[in-house]
Amino acid sequence: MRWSQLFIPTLKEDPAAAETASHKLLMRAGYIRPLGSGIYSLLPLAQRVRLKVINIIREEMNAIGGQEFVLPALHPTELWEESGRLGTMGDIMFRLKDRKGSDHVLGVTHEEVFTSIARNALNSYRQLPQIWYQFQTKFRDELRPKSGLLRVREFTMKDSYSFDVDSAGLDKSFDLHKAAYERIFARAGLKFVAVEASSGAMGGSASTEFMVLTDAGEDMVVLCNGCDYAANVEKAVAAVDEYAFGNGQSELEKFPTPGLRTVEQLANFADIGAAKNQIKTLVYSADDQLVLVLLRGDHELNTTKLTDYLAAESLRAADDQEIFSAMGAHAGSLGGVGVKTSAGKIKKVFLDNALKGRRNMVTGANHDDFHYKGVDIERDIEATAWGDFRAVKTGDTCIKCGGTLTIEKSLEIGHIFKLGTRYSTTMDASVLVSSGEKVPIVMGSYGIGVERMMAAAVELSHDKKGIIWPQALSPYDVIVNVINGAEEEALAAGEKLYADLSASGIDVLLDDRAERPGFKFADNDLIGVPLRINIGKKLKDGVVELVERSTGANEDVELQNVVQVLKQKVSGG
RNA sequence: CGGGGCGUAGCGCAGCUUGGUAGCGUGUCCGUUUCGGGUGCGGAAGGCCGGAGGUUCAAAUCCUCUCGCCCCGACCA
Repeated sequence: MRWSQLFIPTLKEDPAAAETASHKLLMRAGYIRPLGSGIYSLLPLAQRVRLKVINIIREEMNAIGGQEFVLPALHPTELWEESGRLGTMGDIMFRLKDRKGSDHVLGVTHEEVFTSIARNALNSYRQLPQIWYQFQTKFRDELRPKSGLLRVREFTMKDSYSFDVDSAGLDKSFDLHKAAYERIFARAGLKFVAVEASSGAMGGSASTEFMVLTDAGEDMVVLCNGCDYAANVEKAVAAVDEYAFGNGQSELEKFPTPGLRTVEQLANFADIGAAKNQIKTLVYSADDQLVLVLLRGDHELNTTKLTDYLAAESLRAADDQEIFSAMGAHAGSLGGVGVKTSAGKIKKVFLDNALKGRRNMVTGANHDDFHYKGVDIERDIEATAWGDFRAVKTGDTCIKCGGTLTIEKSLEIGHIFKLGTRYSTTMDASVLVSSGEKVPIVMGSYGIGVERMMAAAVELSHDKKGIIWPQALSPYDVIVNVINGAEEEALAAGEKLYADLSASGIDVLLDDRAERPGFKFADNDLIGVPLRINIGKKLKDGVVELVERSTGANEDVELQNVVQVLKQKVSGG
């Protein structure tokens, strides 16, 4: 296409509302325009990138036997009542009524719709496995849309679903997807890590997230410096470090601690109270039931782990009143010693694994301004269950190799789940197996955010001048810039090159504008096409320049060789 | 939903404290000039000052309400 005829509304200055690099640059370079909070129009350049992303995904999905569907975005509410997710996801769903007053929702994801098809049409194990996918607009009424395309209320998702007879089949479908996702992101030129993740509201047993490491993301991932261990902080586990017990007595003894309310204050009060020798006591309300969570004094609770462990629909910290009425003391003097789950308002007491076998610990006495020392956890505290509830922090020890863990900010671009029979059971999707028995279909669910992938690519690859697209995602393979767009000979050469390149399957953007060179270079750099041919003064010698956007490297190429050189660059790059 | 910030020309902003004819930069249009990193000069068009109500002789400016956008937090695939 000729730039002079294209709609590429570039901006000289950063838009005031934009904060993150991808937001600023996609706006400035004329890719997107906002329509409302978290709602964006994709302009022609963005649509070209979007289609490149979609085509890569489509090829890889087809390669693992995926079959493309298009399902409705508008769903009758009953479908979501049936799966039970109207309650868990209701807040994030856009809801509307039709003219007859029937309730509908806009789909946030499509487990329900695909399952409703599967339950009618899949009846025999002979029909399995199946992998079904689509590219569809998802609507999510986000609490806070932000960062341009990174967190929006309407976006395209590639979602796929696998249907298998048993969990071995699911494992296979899951692994196929994992491999496909790795190829997709690699082909798209995105540097990513696959991490263990929490399944959250999706339900199911296992999940892997595909993350891009960038400060523009909202997730935290834990990475090991010694091995390939990688997990979302929501899920990450660290080894328990060994250290000597406190030197205090082993007899339980109540002692006054006037005004001491925090672990830190207590640690300064006496040697015995060092943070790791204390027990931190937290009260939570899980689905309206009060539970106690005990952690080592220097550890923090990971609420996702607790929610997942309890399979709770809601979890929140108890308020002051609830705490006092259940424990008889205020936060700061709480402890697990003497708490009877059979009698009081506390129904369960969970202990973090890091407390296992600890003696000579200090904890609150459930009496304001008093603590216990000499606490022997196994002896003095009644545990409902032990588990891993603590949040991993930078510097912790890797459970796999003993290396050191670090926490990095990251952006989720894909997520794959083993759903199991969560949906097939509640929605009654089953098949007959060879024995004649009816078994629920074992499902998996797999998503990639298409526009988020675009934005992630920009976050990872840009400079002061603008975007630098990976070759595979760039809206055009190359820009042919006729530097003096007013000069007929140069323009004619540009047109010929444009035709030749196009004929050999290369997407060319011909910058034929009669603007000043500096102006055009700045625009060229901004939109981020990775390769550029400059047709300038050397044209009279039959030579043009090939410029690499990323490095600025500049080489002369004989006009007659350009097609060949570019073909190699485009396919090889 | 809590906290903070912002709505004035296509975009970026000033003006508001102390009410009195709405400005600057950039972009756009016309002319001219220039032609390898956002040219120089001359001219022009373009604003319901987010919306509603109030105070006042007079409101972009003061007061009340409201709508929208951005950031932080809570939350979330």
